[in-house]
Amino acid sequence: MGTTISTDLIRGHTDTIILNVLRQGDSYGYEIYKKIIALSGNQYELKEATLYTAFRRLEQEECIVSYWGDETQGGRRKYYRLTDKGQEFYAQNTKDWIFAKEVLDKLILNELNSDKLALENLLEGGINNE
Amino acid sequence: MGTTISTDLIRGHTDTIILNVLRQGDSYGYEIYKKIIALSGNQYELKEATLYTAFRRLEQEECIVSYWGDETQGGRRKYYRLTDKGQEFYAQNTKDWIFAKEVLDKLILNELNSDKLALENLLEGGINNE
DNA sequence: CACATTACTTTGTCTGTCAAGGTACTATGG
DNA sequence: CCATAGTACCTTGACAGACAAAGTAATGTG
Repeated sequence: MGTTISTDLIRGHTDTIILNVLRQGDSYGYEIYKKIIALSGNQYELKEATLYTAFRRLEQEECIVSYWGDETQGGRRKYYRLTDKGQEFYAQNTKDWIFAKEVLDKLILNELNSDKLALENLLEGGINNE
Repeated sequence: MGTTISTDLIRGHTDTIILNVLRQGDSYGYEIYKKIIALSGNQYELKEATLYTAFRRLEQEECIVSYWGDETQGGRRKYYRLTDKGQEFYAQNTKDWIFAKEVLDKLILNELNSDKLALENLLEGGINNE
């Protein structure tokens, strides 16, 4: 392969990724772990240690709250719920990501916004379906 | 503003950014510093300490080589030149960035590739200029 | 009955960024 | 003539996030 997502490229995004999963509804650690792998199309695994570290951080910042599930049988599950503050934090982080993408495209690829480029290519060259 | 590029969002990209500047030709520390600010459209400043740390790292990995300029008057300047290895490293890093962008768009925005989306919108809704 | 899976968690290490501090020279306005 | 800003280089130490490694404990399966 050769093309992977390094630790450094993911850094600073884990909180946002977790909050995004919780926007779909309450969930617990191990399920969130699996959902992230699935969401990425099996391209990325957020390690468990990273995940639980992030839970502590997000709880402390009141972006999420936790409660134990009432599983009578089987192992206990700790559920997490997105708070209003967490929702706001997510919204701001998505804006930051979109902004960072544009700036990094300039700095790495000397590119304008990729959407704009796609548009320009279309308007100049007409629509070619593959 | 509120929308800025945090340390964590840039982490892992500084080497690539520097190598990209050097693709345009040899340059020295302070000039590279200024060029990066300009390239970003004054949206991002790569701090000098970070820059010089990166130079040491990139030299050690043989991605760049350095030599003193022959300024007879004025302060001395240390120039950096991109090596073949550095060029390869840059090429791989851009692939990684493009890949990471796609995966992160899925994980943060639940989105497919933004280019694909732009295309889909166009094909469905027709071309609306602004 | 061993092994995989579910489910939770902590500790210590590593690495990149950058604030803070430093040196030295040049140009400019008061 | 001197203070200040700008050019140009550099190092050290602090900090924070990711994660390997290690652990607990239950359930399911071959």
